[in-house]
Amino acid sequence: MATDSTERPTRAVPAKPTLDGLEARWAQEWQERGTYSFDRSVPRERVYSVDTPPPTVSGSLHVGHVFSYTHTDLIARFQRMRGREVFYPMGFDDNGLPTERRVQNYYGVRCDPSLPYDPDFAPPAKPGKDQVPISRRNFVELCEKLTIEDEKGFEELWRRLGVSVDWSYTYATIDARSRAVAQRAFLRNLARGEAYLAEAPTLWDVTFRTAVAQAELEDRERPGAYHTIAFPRPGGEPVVIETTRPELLPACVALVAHPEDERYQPLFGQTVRTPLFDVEVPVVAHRLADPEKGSGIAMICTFGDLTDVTWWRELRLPARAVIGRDGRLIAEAPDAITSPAGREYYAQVAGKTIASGRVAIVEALRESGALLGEPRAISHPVKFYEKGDRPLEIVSTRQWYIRNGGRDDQLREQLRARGGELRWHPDYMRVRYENWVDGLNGDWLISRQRFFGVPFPVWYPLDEAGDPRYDEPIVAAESALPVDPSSDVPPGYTAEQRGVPGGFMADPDVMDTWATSSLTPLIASGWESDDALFNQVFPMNLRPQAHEIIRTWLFSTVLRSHAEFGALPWSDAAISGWILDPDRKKMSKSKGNVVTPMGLLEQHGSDAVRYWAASGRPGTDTAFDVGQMKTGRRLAIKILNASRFVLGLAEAGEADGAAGSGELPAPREMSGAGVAAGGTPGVEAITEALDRALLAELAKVVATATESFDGYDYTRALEVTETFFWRFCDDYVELVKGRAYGAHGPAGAASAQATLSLALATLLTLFAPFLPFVTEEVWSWWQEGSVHRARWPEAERIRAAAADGRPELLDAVGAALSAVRRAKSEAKVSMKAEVATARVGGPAQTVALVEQAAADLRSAGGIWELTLDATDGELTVDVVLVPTS
RNA sequence: GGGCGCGUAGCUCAGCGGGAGAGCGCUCGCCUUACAAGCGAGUGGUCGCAGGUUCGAUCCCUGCCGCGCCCA
Repeated sequence: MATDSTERPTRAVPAKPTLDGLEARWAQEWQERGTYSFDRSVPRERVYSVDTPPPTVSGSLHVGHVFSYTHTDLIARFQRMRGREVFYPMGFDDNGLPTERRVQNYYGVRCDPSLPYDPDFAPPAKPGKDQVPISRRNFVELCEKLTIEDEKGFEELWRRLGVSVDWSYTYATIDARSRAVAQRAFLRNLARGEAYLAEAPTLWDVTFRTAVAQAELEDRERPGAYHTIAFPRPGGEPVVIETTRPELLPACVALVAHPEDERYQPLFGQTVRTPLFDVEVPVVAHRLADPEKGSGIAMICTFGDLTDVTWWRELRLPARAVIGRDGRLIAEAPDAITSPAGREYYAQVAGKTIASGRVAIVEALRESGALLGEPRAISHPVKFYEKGDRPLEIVSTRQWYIRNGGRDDQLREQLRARGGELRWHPDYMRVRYENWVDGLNGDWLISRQRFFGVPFPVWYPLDEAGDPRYDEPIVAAESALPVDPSSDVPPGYTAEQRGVPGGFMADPDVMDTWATSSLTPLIASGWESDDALFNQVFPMNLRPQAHEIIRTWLFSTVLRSHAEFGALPWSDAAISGWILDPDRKKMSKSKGNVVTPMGLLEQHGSDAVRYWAASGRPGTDTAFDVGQMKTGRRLAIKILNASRFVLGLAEAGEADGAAGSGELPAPREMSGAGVAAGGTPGVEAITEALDRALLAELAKVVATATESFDGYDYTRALEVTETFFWRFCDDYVELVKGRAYGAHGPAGAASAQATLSLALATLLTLFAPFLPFVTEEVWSWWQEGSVHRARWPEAERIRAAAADGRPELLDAVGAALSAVRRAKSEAKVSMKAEVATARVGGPAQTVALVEQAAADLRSAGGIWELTLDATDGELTVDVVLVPTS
């Protein structure tokens, strides 16, 4: 265990303890004292490492951050106290489109990757009307500059929340280290044949003008219409198809029906002609044609949707693209359209948007008589880029791919098996992963036609005509990473050869952000840059994350690690749920902004907010509940007050020398570093049956809390601790108060004080992961060092201190005390009111237990005469109050 | 359409084969020297619906209904 042994005077117990100001004070002390610093000298088996999710810095802070990051911190703090050296870095995700757009607007610049780097570039003081074109490297530098500000806001929040990260290991997904890791991993994929460049039909967002991957898709229900169109057939009846995309008619390459569809059997092998454009196309058979859908026969266009792509590929049909990268019908008619009338029709729609092209073609079809009836409105799912607002098109482009099992059943099975090796919390989240792997239908498209991102460390030679040789990419040397191919020159070339015949050109694309985020365990661990660290922390122990990105972040991270190491990147994944509105909806951004996370922490206190967050079990969505925060705050205050009482007794004991002697007190034994307050007697003084019973119960609580935490069930750990704590306060403390003050002599007082002291120290350590501020505050009143570096309590040691103590004693006396209180409550008198006689009856065993604490019960109940009799039936207490005068 | 999860006290949630629980709320009471931002006592539920297995089901099985999510 490390470092935290700074000498600091033990402070006295304050007369009026308060929660106010604890966050600011302790956050600073923890930083100054290096309480959460990772010790690089400990052996790997003692390390617990966390692959922290890097939050998107250009996005807003919201309550969900507080919620899920608290969960991870609970685990980290528990592991640290158990003696693991916790590697808990923070990352920031500033790589990608959101940052790109922010920088453009903020500085008034735009990225032009064809420009060379200008080391002296300074952005305009005020953004001008026209955006200044700058090189990618300059653009990236501005992105880095701006995101630093955003990161400060996050860091401030995390510190105030008490997240126990070691800030010296912070990374950003666009920083040089991350770029180098992303490029290195890509080069390794390329060398092993796992990455490849291919020209293929690609899902394309026409707004952002970039390719997107399967993982970034979502289906949205949109209105559409079935158009019934007749295809003339030479020497036969026309063939009638239905389509929602009549504008793709010029791209039609075939009609398709199911091979067993009897209606169309005679047509297979025949040809028809497209209306308007008069192109001869075959009628083909394929199992994916749905006889139930429309007329059962469909037109295949290259490319209307993913099924078209499958048909095109499997049936070896020609490509006849009409949609361009800008989402408009391309200028030139496909070569297949040869008739003058067909070319004339096409010329009328060339350059139109998809929507207006559709209107024009439908009108032409109607006039020609090929449109049968009128379009029938329907609602159907349409594929969108998750960040886009126009339907995706399919465009044939050259892109980089990483093999992910979508086209390779053996790899798919291996990746599925990796998901089986991972320990999921909760376990059922594994199914999401398996569903995703099973549903993959292609390799992972990782290139994006954007600017702010990690560039591919690749150039292409230009031939004598100045055309790139894509089949002979020039790769960067690993030692040169990170590179920017638009500024850096490939090995064996000079800068003057850029863009000239016989020279080279840079790959213009950047990687998908997930291609970098999928490497966070490697980035954080110092892969290939800090071997000692890497060997100490990788593979990591924990990946905490939300469930909606299992298909993206979790899967892609497993994929990269599988490729590079043939192993999982971590042993455990903890999946947090969402925060729900009171109306059971996912907490929306607008509502999240009404209650800012910092405002929440200021209003309720960090411990209180953490208490609420801890009520959300892994995988379980949790209601935003201010009531829980108030309860948490009350708990924290109660801890302050109860501690003040217990430690006040010790101070009193020290002052008058009534109790205790030289033996070392329990808390010191447990903390391994602390020095307890002066007057507290040691565990050997614990002789009273009630005291031993309390500790026996406490030992059970420690065992349950530890076991729960080991299973990532922090909620239960808190629950059992809290339940015990209230019982400790309400029953035990009240029962022994008189004795602890010395009412029954020094031995009894010493026994009570030693028990109170041991119980308090244990409770503080049990609460420490949840309520780091109040527990540290109280710890500082009487202990050396940080409670967060104290040893997690061991049930066996407490059980040993309990000796022959029996938890049932606490139950029995508690029940008797409760009965006395009930009598007073029903008589509407003060709890201080005295009791003339109290007769306890019940099973002999129970009565015998109560008898062992009879003096404490008399004292706590204000009972003059207590009688105990074994009787039949349940425990009963007959109470006769002293009449009030 | 396929899959997963959830439906338990007014609210938020535990429990998951043999006594239906906690916190908050509500009601009543108590200035008890750690705490009135407190303490004590009490109120409150045919455990979504219908079948089945079992000596016995909130808990296991089947089917519905409702809510949420993931994937098509």
